[in-house]
Amino acid sequence: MPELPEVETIVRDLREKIVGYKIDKAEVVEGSVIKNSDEEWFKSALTGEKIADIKRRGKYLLFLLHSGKILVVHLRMTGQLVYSEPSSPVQKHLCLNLLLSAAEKRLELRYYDIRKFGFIYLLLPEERLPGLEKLGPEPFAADFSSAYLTQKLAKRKQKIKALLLDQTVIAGIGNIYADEILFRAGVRPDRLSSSLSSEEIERLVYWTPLVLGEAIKHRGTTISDYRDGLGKKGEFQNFLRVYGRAGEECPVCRTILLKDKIAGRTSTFCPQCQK
DNA sequence: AAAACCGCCTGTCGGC
DNA sequence: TGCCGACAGGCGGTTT
Repeated sequence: MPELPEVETIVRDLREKIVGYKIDKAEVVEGSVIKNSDEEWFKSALTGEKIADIKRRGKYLLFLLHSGKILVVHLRMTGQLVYSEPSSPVQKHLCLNLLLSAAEKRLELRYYDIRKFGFIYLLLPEERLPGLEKLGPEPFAADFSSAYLTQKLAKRKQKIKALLLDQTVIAGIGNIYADEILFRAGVRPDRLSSSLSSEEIERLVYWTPLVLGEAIKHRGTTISDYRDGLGKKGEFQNFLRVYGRAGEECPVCRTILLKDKIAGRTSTFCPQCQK
């Protein structure tokens, strides 16, 4: 499932391939993924636009268009955005296909989504999207600091894992990286956030960008559906310490890793290394 | 205000 | 072998 490292990988892949290209045609196959606008308006408003840049905010992809409009894509669980040669056959579950061109070169940007949980918005230049506006700091930014996290965690009555997954606290973390970050920081996922010591909070602030950065370096985690901007799998699944490894030995102390439902999500942790 | 819960979807897997 | 329920998990919306 695409979290920050997976979305960042896709953004980097696509930025290299399609910035500067013009949208000749938008083919909507599954209209339900287009959220804020009529399908016909969506198609005509995109036609003729040029892609000026591609950015990421949390788990959102932002396609900045020359007119100032922004095409916002969230992949949720099973969304895929794949750069394709026009001659390559489309796969199952195609929802949207953007036909692009620059000079003589033609290519296609295809949005696939098995479960159709993902969504797409086309925002006008001054238009805002609530989910995007409410996002907390980026894990790599200076405003994600011990001081910030301390004041955020203190006044909440939830387990630390729930807060790491809360996009208004910190943007971009999902279930896989929440488990990995908590393991590296040595904090049990079921600890109440207000019970963390300043040292434990500092360890979270330290390990969060480190774990996410390592995952970006390995082009993301493919458990089942995730693919990068070129349709290829990531490699970070080979480096996961705890996620999906319940019943196996802890890579550090060899204690058997435990599985529990925390904050509504399956969570794996080491009862020895994580306090 | 914050926390808890539900609905959205399809593919896969384990149990009988 | 085949069917069926459980599960995967992010976010918006609703309820508590």
